[in-house]
Amino acid sequence: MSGSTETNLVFSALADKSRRQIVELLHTKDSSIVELTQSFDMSFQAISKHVRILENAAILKKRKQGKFMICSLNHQALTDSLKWISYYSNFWNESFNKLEGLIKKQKND
Amino acid sequence: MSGSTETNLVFSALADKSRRQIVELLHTKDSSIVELTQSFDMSFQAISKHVRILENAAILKKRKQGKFMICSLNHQALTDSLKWISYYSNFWNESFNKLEGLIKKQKND
DNA sequence: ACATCATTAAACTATATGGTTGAATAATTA
DNA sequence: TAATTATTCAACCATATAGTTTAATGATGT
Repeated sequence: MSGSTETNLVFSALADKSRRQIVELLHTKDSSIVELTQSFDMSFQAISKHVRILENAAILKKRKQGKFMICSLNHQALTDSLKWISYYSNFWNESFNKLEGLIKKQKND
Repeated sequence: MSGSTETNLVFSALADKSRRQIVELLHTKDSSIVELTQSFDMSFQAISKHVRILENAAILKKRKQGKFMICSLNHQALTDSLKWISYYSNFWNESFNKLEGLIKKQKND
């Protein structure tokens, strides 16, 4: 229940702030590793390692384009973690309760 | 954007499988640390440390009850991480697209 | 008062992690 | 062909992390 190996990889990958930042960058635009590096105060090789970790968690895919490796997000890899957190954050309960509250309030107006 | 210190604490806390398991246990029932320990093949003190980490991330709260420390979930602490993952997993886009697909299909029937 | 139980604190260990640098490879450009 | 650029790989280092054991603290029950 606390998750498959893949879910574990995703949670571990997202634990690092720099890697979350890479996800954010890729969400706006597919990028090569050099491109990504420009947003960080860190060596190219360090970013390359982070990219590798995200790749192992299937959060991003690389495709070769000439001498570049273009990285792009694989949103689907995040859904298991999303489900886990949704469930244990009681998200739907809370939201439905709020909705119910709104409805009651409306009736009383 | 990649998150405040608190969000960072939550992501880090959730990176560990044992800690996610603690969250799962607490979701079914508030428990003391000894109680939690029974579900693990690990020393009491190790679990105590994990509990501390979850507490620092505000994912759980402790209240003293005699000689026990009863742990209970604070679901709200998870919502920032939930939002982050929801956003970058394209969850809502995907879901609305599926919904749209269903609607179109229905019209054609 | 005393033994027990739940917890915390502290010291320690092994391994994982996040970073570095330097060298090897492969595509691009001059 | 030679120089440059993007990437990967490997060796290395410092620190963080996850676990252990032992000792200290504090409430409970006898």
